[in-house]
Amino acid sequence: MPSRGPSIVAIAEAAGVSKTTVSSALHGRGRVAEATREKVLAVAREMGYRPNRMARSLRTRRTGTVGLVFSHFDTLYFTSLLSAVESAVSRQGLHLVVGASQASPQKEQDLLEVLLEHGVDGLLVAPLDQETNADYFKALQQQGVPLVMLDTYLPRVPCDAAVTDNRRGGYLAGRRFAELGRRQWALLGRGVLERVTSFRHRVEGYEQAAREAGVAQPARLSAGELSLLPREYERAGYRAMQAYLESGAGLDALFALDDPMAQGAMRALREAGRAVPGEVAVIGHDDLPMSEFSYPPLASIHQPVPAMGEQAVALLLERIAAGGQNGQEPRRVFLEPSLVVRESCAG
Amino acid sequence: MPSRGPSIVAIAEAAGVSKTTVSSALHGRGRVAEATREKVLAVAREMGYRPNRMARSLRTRRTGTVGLVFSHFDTLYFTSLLSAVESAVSRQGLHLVVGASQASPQKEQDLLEVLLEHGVDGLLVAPLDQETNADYFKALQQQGVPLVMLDTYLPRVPCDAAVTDNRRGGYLAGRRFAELGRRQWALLGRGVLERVTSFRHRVEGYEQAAREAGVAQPARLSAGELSLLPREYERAGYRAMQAYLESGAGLDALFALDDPMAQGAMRALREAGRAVPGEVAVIGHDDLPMSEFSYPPLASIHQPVPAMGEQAVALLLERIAAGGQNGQEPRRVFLEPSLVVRESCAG
DNA sequence: TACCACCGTCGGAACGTTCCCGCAAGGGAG
DNA sequence: CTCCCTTGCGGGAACGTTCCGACGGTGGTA
Repeated sequence: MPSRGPSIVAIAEAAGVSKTTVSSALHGRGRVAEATREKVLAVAREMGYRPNRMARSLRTRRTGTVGLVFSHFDTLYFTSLLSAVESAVSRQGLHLVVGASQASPQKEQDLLEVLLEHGVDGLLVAPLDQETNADYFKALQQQGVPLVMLDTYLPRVPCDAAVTDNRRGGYLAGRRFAELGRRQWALLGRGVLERVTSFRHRVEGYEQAAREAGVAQPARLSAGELSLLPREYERAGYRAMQAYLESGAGLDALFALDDPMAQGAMRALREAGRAVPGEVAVIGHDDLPMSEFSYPPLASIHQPVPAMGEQAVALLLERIAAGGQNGQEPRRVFLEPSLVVRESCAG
Repeated sequence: MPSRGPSIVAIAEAAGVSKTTVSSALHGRGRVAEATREKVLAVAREMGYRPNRMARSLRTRRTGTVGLVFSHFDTLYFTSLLSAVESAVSRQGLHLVVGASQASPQKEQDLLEVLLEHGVDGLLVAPLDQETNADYFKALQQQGVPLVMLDTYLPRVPCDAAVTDNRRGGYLAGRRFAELGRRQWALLGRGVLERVTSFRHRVEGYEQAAREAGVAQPARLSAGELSLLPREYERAGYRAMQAYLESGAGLDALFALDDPMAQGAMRALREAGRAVPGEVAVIGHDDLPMSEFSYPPLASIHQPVPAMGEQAVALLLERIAAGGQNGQEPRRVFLEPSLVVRESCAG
């Protein structure tokens, strides 16, 4: 066992006071004479005292940690969300315990369960798809576990959530294509889009714009499974576009559900000699930093990621403060996306 | 307070046994009759028993968690490293507590300290620069804290580390330029490269290759501070290259210390009408997924990130198993990088 | 029958905190 | 002088585990 440092009673003995007094002195709680407090602080510093948060948590039932579960961490979108959450959480003096579900519902559940065992004060999760673990999430809520979803949510589960207004995002992309007078729209995404709320909404918004513009419903290009490894997104977009072009089908506008897929698709278009945006206008999603510097610079639907992290944490903190009273109505915060126009959809 | 679930003694009462027996039954430790074990398990499941790891840790002095500290999480390189570490760690049934130091040495130290308070069994850290917290790291080692560095290390601190052989990486880039017959090499990086061991080594390897090739030492383009926000890397590379070109200085080969900066630089070259690789060959670093799909596809020094995560975790586990005996020699694992040749450095 | 090994089970201390309560000393008001 | 309030401090229980040592019972062996 790692030889532990001094405990609070060791400090107490060394300072000639009781452990109660040490505890009060260290936290500024209770009443303790200025002289003794300084003495205690000095002794603690000298002895290299490091409080034991487990013991503390055992008593107080608070760990000062928040659990975060994503499917993966190796995509720039999730990672900037992680970053936003981390910074919001650390501003509150809390810490983050993370886990990746690898797109497995079972692993997602196991992970949440073990985080709870670790005593996290609350849970932040970007759920996988809208059915699989719905009952489990409901059960957690029933147990009074503070739980907030971000990035996407489950309509069936009345749970707080901070998400982008994805319908709006899809709609913005479509409206741009309409402005450009494009008539043959396409959509590029992974997996069964209907299974993930945010994807479904983007599609709905996009199709709504198509209806309003009076053009045919967009063709769907599939870039593989939902569980595709993030490192493969570019390649998947590339292949999907290649296949589509080889099939002889046409398009003059492409909305990709994330930027990496859009980049892959743009490469396929380039290789096939289709000019972007001349022949095909392209809009991606998430507005990753690289998109501004690709060739051509990729237009993209921007998500206010820092705000999303901020909001999710704020919602969670309120739930935590409410102490598991699941009486409140579930609150869903919808953040406003925006279209960042760049050369790939220039007029 | 969140209404806690049943404790081990609640289960014990419900099952008509003692808490000791429940504990043994749940862990398969000690001797317990098959019948009682099943009974206990059934009751526990029925009552929704969730073990309290804090209480457990308090006794056993093991939390089953590992602390990970990076400067940022919003870069694809660190994030894939995070992903590798997470998967290695979770394969061992451990969990990850993470923190971002925001490139502040003080915050790095505070973070490590608080992770220790949380009782992490060991610490994984990609240190910021090689001086600032060196004494602190040494102190941690003295205290017997299992500590492993990854991505980069501190030469002064005799600590286990899993890093890429960065000299080799820089050398590979240079050798490629030599093969192409380029004579005016340049180097693009952030901050004072000498302050970060991995950067310094890359530079050394690159310069070594220059000497061997008999060309002048590479010009240095600076893309801002070490603490630059990751989202700004592309832009910083873009600006640095613009400034260099405007100054009238020449180059026919560029080695950038990361891919985003390289992409930014390539855009500046494109806008200035310099052909890549015709007039300027470009090699980046880290081989991010996007690099294969950029225009032109970016050659890059590939780091075996999954192996690095794996090795770092393996080293840490050994330290943990050794139980704070800091007798062992520090072990440094150097992983082999490779040059992924793509169009940006084609012959 | 006496002894012993072993099996299954249990009580209780310990891990390091927090926090409720109680106690002594001092000082001001009546 | 008495009473009471305030201030400063300490004792001890509790949080939910693990694990050591002990104990009764059963069956085998001499």
